Amino acid sequence: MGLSERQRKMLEFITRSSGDKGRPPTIREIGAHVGISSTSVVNYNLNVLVREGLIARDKEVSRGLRVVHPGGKAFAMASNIVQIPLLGKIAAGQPIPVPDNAGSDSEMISLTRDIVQEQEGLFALQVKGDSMIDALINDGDVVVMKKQQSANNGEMVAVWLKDEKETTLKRIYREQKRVRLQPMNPSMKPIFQDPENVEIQGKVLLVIRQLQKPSALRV
Amino acid sequence: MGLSERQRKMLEFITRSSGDKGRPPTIREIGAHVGISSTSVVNYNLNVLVREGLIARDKEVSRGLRVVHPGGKAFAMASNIVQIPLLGKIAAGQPIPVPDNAGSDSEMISLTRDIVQEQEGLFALQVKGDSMIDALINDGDVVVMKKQQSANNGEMVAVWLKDEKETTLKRIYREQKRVRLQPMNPSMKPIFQDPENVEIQGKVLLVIRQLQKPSALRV
DNA sequence: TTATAGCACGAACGCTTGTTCTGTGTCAAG
DNA sequence: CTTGACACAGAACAAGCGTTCGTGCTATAA
Repeated sequence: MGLSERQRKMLEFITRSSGDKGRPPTIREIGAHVGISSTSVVNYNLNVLVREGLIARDKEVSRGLRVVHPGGKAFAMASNIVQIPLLGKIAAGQPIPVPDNAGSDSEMISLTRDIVQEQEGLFALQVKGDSMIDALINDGDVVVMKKQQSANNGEMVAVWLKDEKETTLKRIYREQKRVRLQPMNPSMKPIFQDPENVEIQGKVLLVIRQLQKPSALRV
Repeated sequence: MGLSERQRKMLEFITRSSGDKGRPPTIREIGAHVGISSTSVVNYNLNVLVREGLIARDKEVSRGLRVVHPGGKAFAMASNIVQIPLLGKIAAGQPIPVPDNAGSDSEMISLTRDIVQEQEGLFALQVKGDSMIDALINDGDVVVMKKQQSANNGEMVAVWLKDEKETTLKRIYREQKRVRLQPMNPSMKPIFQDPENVEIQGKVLLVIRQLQKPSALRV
């Protein structure tokens, strides 16, 4: 019953390999990963895993391994993906594109549910320009938002300032007769606005910054 | 553009094989199934499918095929998830925790492959404190990095400054006799270092900021 | 016509990979 | 002490497998 440390490592590697790379590992790949120089030892331990009913093997077939209980992980993950439409660019001088609920053929980004808990009314925008740098958001960053017209104190929201004709991302605090918009960067000072002038567009849930290939955000 | 009858059969077979049997087929298996006797013909048509963006191939690896858009959503996603170990916190005054390759029971975050293209040697760290704010990275942000000791000019890297005993995230530029470390925030000035003093820990691929539940990053 | 590109075939090369065989060391039961 | 199950290492073999090369066919453009 007791799996050795080696065997547990092997099983974990096989599971991960099958999931990530889309194909089971070879005997030698397993050996290299868990630190076994001899293929026969890997083979031996694989047979142990078979006897324990954890994996199945196809004889004389390369990568002839299958995890019997992909059980929780792989499958659970499949249903744990949220697709979010990437509606377009957002810049300081423009209103936020409306998340048209018929949103269909726009680009989508996929995130797992451990990153975004909510699911309804989500949309994403790519920030254009440096205008949101005081919110620690850079040119090219992607912000994931939830559409809503109100917000709790302290939440990060996208607001449209009517007079200024400007979109900005700030933490919002309602005070006596005014609204305080606090930049995320603690070294910067808040601005104060008449409640009539601020129009909440949505709550910011997530900021994603890709540094490698700034334009490779497509699915 | 137009896929030939053969190519459509091949793609369908690859998809089904990856799903049913849990592993992609070999070139000869494909050939046998669609009635091609020559492996080079299969190889040729596989490259067509690659050019069409329908599959991906790993060179010189048996069964090195992956269906990029395997029709059925659930499956596509299941094999399109990358798990990245969240190794711990990172602060300015501490070295980066070493991604021990035996990394097993640490916390994991899941990302889809359209967010992170690479998958080898990845690890994630949660930033503690405001020390990286000049890199537009806030307290609580998660950075996804790829372990490596070198970097190209302009890449965002985590470096350990030996004398200062300090970790910092900057864009790196090698100049004549010195290394320029450029903060991401364009309004901040670069610092210059002796090459001997900088030790590259890894390349930053991704920054994720969760604004809703800063502590709810678990899987 | 020639030239070019797309598609296909067969064969050969060489690395990959599963399998098997021999041998070593440990440990508990007899 | 001997025996045998168990875990492991190393080497060698044979089949599996991706790659490449030379060749031929067809259709379209020059």
